[in-house]
Amino acid sequence: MKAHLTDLLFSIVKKMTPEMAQSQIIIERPKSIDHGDLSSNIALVMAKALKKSPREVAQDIVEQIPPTESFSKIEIAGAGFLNFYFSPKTHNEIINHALEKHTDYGRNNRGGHEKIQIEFVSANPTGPLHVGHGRGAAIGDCLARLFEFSGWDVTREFYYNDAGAQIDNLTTSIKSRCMNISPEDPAFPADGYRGEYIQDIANAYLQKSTIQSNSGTVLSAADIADDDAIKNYGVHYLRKEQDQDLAAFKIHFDVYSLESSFYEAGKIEDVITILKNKGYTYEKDGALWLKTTSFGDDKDRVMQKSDGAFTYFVPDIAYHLNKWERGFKRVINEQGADHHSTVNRVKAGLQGLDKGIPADWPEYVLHQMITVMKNGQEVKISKRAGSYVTLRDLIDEVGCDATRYFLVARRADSQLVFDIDLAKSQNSDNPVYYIQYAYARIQRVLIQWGGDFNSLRSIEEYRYETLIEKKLIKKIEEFPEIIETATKELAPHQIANFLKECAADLHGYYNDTKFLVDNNNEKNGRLSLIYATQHIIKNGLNLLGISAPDSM
RNA sequence: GCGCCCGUAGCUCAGCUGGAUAGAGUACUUGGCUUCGAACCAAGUGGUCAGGAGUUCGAAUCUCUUCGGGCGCGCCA
Repeated sequence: MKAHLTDLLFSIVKKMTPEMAQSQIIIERPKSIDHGDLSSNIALVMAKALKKSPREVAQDIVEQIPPTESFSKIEIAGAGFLNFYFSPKTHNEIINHALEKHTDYGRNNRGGHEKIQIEFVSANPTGPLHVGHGRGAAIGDCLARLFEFSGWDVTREFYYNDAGAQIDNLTTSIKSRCMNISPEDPAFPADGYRGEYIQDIANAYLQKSTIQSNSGTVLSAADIADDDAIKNYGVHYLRKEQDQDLAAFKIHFDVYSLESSFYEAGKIEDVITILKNKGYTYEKDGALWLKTTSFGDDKDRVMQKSDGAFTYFVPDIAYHLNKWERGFKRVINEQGADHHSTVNRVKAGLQGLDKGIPADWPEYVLHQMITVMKNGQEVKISKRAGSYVTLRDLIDEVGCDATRYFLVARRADSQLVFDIDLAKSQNSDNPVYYIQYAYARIQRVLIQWGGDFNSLRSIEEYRYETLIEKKLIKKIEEFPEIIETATKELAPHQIANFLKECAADLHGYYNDTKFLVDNNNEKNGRLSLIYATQHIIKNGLNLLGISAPDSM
């Protein structure tokens, strides 16, 4: 409908000012239904060039619009806006289109089956997942769902940093606990992890418990002297914990990539060799440096430490080269904003490899930090200090659906306050229940009606004339575009906001109008409208990974 | 000090590729169930869109600047 109107206006505008481009025709959806279903500011834009008042230009345009069945009214308003109102015929078409598409309503094929990889969570196997990881999980998974719905071939991927200094810290921490050295003890590693979960791992290790995870079975050696055995055991223990938490959050990954695998395959050395050959490295102070300043960084960075070990971003470069070689022309990395310094380094490294990788590849979605409030106080999250709000705690306390909603309903680049007491106490007052209730209410009405849902069609004999009906139809018409925009802008929170508005309109309609009336035309018209509304709520909730129960 | 993000109602947040009286939830004040589930609805109170300057027909939105908050600036990840 919007595209149709764009073409229509362009054909007229072009005659008046030939230099206008189609891209300058902007059709908006007015915030208020009082301003129509669609509107254009084109007259205001053209007024200056034509040396006429915007309202005069608007009048000229309106006079040239051929008779159309799509709009019942076209008016000039305000400073010179053109407002278009859908006709009854258009109302029918919108509703019937949504009913026909059903679970596919809103789906598009922008992606054309192209491959896209979305990497998210990627928590180090050094502790349980916390709220911050939960935010990344919710955002990343919703992005993946949006891209799938937009015709992309999506790979969800999790990258484990299972090598390097942090893992060594984990190992020494477990080892110390095995030897009954508590975190308060001066002998405990200074950079060690102090959470109680370390003791759990140590106990399991000493008791020779085996771990069964996605990646296989790991037997405990129960040998305190064997660092490699402790490391292997600890990493697998925590990976299993994380896998369970993610499963409880209804998130799955297609591919798990291990940092250690790039070491084992010699990929780190390969990257170093290429960068050396391309002349982007130099030695200083006994270390090997990468000239990241050649690619916009403010200082060069160490790649290989004086002790011979590589810094963290070198495996990252190898990993991203691997992504590129696997054929992903589009890659999105969802991470916490505390990692944003890695973005430049990885991109600099990729450019230095000179493999034809575009400078803006990969794309990043960085979510800001979460402040957790409990009992009116801020809870400081520190893995090493052992103070925690785990993702599992949240899921257990407020439920998977509500947790997902809270974590995805905000823009990624704004900090969010997660008030645990509020989320817990809200039970019946939670936005997610508000939306689910709208869905369930429709379901109850349809069941009570008892007809064949799939036979419902909007018919010409019933005209949607009330304000609330027009608002709902406008929402239905808008839904596919909301999905396109949220996908394009990598902004899943827009879906959450949209759903809340839909639910509000539906509840308003429900309270205002009785659906199961004697008049068949009225009944049919109203039921088709709420059934179509149910489709967009269901499809929208699916995109957020939130359930749509028939009754609550 | 430098870089990135943010600052909108008492609180939590939308709106930001410039548009029409700045929205929602919550809190507070009222009213609505013998009628499809009241986990709902309707009405009201509440704003110098952090401050200032600029760009223009028009700025919460773009530019500059000041102030305030978060994150980063490691041979940690």
